[in-house]
Amino acid sequence: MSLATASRVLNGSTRKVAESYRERVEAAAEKLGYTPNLSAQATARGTSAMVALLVPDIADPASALLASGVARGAEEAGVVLTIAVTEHDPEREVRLVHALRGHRPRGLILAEARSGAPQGADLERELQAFADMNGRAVTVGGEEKTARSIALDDRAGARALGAELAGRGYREAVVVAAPAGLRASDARVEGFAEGFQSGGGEVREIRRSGFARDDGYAAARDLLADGLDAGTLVFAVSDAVAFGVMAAVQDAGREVGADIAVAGFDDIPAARDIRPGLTTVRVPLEEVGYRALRAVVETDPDASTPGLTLEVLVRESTPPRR
Amino acid sequence: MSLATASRVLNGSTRKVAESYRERVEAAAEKLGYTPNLSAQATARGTSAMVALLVPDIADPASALLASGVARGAEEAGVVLTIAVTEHDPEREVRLVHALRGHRPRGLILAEARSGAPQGADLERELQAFADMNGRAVTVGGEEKTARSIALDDRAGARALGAELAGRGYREAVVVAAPAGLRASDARVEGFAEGFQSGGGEVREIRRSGFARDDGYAAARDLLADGLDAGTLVFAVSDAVAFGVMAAVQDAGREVGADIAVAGFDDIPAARDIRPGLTTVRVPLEEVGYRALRAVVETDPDASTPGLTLEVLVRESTPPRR
DNA sequence: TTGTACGCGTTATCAC
DNA sequence: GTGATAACGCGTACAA
Repeated sequence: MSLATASRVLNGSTRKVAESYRERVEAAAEKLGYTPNLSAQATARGTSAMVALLVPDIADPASALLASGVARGAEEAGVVLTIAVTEHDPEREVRLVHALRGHRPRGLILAEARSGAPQGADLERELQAFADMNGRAVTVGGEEKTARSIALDDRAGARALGAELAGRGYREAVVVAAPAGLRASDARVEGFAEGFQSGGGEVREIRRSGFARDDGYAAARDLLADGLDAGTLVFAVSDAVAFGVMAAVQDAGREVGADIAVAGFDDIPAARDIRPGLTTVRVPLEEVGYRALRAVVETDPDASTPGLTLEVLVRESTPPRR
Repeated sequence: MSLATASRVLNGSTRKVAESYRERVEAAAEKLGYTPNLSAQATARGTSAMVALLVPDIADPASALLASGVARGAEEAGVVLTIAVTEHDPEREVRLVHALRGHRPRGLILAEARSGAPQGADLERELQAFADMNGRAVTVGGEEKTARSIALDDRAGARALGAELAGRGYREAVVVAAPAGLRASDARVEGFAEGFQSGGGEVREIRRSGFARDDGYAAARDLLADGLDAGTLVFAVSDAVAFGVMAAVQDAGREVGADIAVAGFDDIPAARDIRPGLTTVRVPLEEVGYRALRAVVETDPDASTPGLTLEVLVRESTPPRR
């Protein structure tokens, strides 16, 4: 028979093909361990069954959890997932999007969105080029004009956390944040300040640090060296950083909780295992990743998204104080 | 000018092309935001600049760390990385390898190797088919005939841990392990038993559980319900599971360390942040991932690998006992 | 329903 | 050094 017939049975074309042929083709494919050459398929179709995910650091538990959700969705949708690591570097991010574009992926998921558009011009250009070849970009909480976005109200979550802790008697706080310009971090800093102040507290300082546990450790060490009053609350914009803060506090011979309170953000799995348990805001990262993937493959313009809620989780790292 | 010339400047062919042409081509490419269609490139070349990684669960810190190393190597080698999740399911693993093959990746990295070859026949067939199309497969500690392997002596590491803890006075141990048939888990169980017994200890029981933190929790809960003498050591074959064990012990009102000692394996980053600090064996997972990627792209038959060593890390979860 | 033939974007083999 | 041109493996009008 002809190649065309075989092609039709193997790639689920709308066309119908006689059962006898279909069986023979399938048997042959099975016997030969045949796999369609997806590259050739992609050149012919102009797009490939692939979705690319860009995360700042795959070793970071939050990124890993998000990636996990994306992977689940990808498996379900039958697309392969490629993951690239930006290391929080905007230039690298642009380069990666450019390179990834070469594979003509169906979609692109950007896990780390930036706020403001200063250096975002290059990215925007790449995303536009990507859109021009019918690719769909999705950002997590971003505001790119050329991309869809998974809504995530970090600001409201942080506000609720700030209010809750002010209500528990904390009056002075120090925030350990990522460098300005990142949507999630910025929103968390602002939201926390709003909530904490509304409850009568005061944010003494915003300390900039990196994104990893060790960066949090270093920041807290410096903070402690500069002198930190007992009863102060340290709010780190991510649990990973909060872990470092806790370690630094303990290494300095102070007690986390009664002496220096610590709160984080994300609720990574280890947050409940660490001692004292870390007060934080739960972000449904796995679900966020899954939805991002869905947003990529979904054909509907905008399928209804029930709305993702962030939940404040108070644990032992912030005992009531009065 | 001709397409051929443009192609030559854009893909770093060995051929030389006049400087004037080169400049014009590069300028045009830049202006148009041109990206070579890697799919077409792959069809033409017969292989793509892509490496696929299969991990059991990307949300697991150990897998994430390994993936991180692979990603670093991939970036360095200029290949894109695709990640698929097996969920520890052999059948799914085979399906994934088959599907991934469609992309004609240059290489394939299997993070979770199995011991024994009962159900490994299908996998072996896929790997053989992959090798036939000039793909290179690498397993972490595996023994597939059709794949290279990154050597990792889990057995020796576990033996050292067992000996060390027996030397610290522990006499009775319970092992919480993954289902039999997985190389890493099996090697760790056997090694630990050897070391512990050589030091005068005795392994009372080998309890099978899943791979995640919650599985460890459940296993420990059952173990405690069945009655666990004070002074018993619980060795979990991974830190993730050990975290769950610790939580269960604490939730049962017993103290980790003085009462029930706990040890793990991997030394995931959180192992030093949890309290008490978790005694474990450090596996250089990031480096393992990096090497696996190198082994895929390396042209030399077998570039010298300095040898990866596992190091016993004794922390507070296993205080001296006598 | 099935077969033919062309196109997808790129590389590689030839002549020039 | 450069330019035609035939693959690469597959999708898909279009014709049969």
